[in-house]
Amino acid sequence: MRSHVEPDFETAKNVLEHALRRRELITLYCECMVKYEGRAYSKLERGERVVTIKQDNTLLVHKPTGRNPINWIKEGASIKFKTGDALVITAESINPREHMMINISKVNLLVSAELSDAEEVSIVGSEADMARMIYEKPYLISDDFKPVSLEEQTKYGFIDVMGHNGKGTLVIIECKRVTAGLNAVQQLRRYVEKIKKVKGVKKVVGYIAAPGMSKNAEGMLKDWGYKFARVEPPNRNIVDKSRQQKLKKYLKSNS
Amino acid sequence: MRSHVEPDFETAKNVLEHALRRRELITLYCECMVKYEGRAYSKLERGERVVTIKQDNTLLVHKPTGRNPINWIKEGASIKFKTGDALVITAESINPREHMMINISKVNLLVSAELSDAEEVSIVGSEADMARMIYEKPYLISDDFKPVSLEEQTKYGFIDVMGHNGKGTLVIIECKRVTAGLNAVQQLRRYVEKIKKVKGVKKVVGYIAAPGMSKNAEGMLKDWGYKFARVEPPNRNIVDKSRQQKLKKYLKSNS
DNA sequence: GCCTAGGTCCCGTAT
DNA sequence: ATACGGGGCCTAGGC
Repeated sequence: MRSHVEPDFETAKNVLEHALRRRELITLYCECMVKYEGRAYSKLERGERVVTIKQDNTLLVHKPTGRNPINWIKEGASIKFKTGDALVITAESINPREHMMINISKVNLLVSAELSDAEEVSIVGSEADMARMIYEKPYLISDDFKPVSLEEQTKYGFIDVMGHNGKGTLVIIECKRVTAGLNAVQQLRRYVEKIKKVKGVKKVVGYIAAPGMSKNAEGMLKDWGYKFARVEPPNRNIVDKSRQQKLKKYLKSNS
Repeated sequence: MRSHVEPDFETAKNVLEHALRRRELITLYCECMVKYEGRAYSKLERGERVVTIKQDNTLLVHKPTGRNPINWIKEGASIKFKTGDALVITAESINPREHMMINISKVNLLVSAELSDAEEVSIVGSEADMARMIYEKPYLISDDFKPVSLEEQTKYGFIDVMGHNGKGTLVIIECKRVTAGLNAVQQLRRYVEKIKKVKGVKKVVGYIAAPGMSKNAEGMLKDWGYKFARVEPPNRNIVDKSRQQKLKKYLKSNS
């Protein structure tokens, strides 16, 4: 754990190089200007930001607000430091071919440490979980649905749940964990058309399984003769509702 | 600029509350466990991470590697701190309704500062820039293309560039700044079909303008009778190529 | 508020 | 390597 308050450029450069070599996670509070070129070109004029260099050489520039970095280079970049009138960080990557330059006019704080974290996050509530739920509870779609395959890469495309209706008609289901839009219907359409063509059958039943659909998507669904089954993704919004009511009031009174 | 190395929980809580009230940007190097529930449910077991609270109450948990936060709550959350066996941070938001809990067993470092940054990033090379370029240089599509409208929300959909061929036939163009896939073709198809229906015309020329197309997308494009125009987005990949060759060698020799 | 579509999307997975 | 699709996507722009 190293912490340097307002180091001069030369000190900062030495500390940064040392930390980078030891694969430490670096955080820099600084005043900087950023240029990026690669998949696009961008320029960010001077301002105070937080620059992070992660242990895989991911480089992030964060503004004081917002979820996403305003500038970044993905893992595996080649990172270098120079001093002069300013402290300059350059990051370069191939694939995608891109380059970033951070011109730092003032280092307010520089900290670094090696973090140890072997854990992976476990998430419940994905589209895959939803498909699994439907596979196990086919009545969520209809009384006669008999699922056969799950999340399978077929030559017709990647189909969430596939089965039949007990009378020889194929049924395919496209799941969406949120309101289904035009895209979802077109995805379904692509799979249905392809399967019809390849199998040489006339009728295939297509379903969108989702908590809801947009109005236009619903129209398109009807135009193409597909069906909708209202299905909530598993484990969504289990946040206590009464607590949320209180929060709503609290945020209102504090705004 | 405040910096605290290995503060006890009570100190950390006081500093955090003070910093939060003053809308400072907070960075915490710590050992923690994270639970999230809302749009899904997730759990992340104990490990060393960096927790960031931004000046708009965005909350980020970063692992030592990777571009994206492993857990987060978007801006405007209600954030609270508690102490006991651990230092516990809770964040709660409505819309989307979600809740996060960070159980911190060790605080390695706590820093905070108020950042001032009024600048917005300027980016060149977006799809909109590409559409504008085509509008100004219609010969990039074909010799007879006459553009009329640009990036317009029509009742047929949001159409990048629309025009005609000088002989009364409508031409619509869907731009993609990267290799166009199946989705792009289906988007184009949606617009063309809609415009045919609403205008009651038989022929509308549809173009994909992109640096390239995937094989399947190309097949679908032909099936539907649309066309492809190879167009590079403006200001892409201006990174020096010779420098990149050197970098390639360097990264190879260091791996 | 919903809907639509882009993004320097990122990211995993399958071919 | 490319390609395809999900994501707790995020974010901006219309309506």
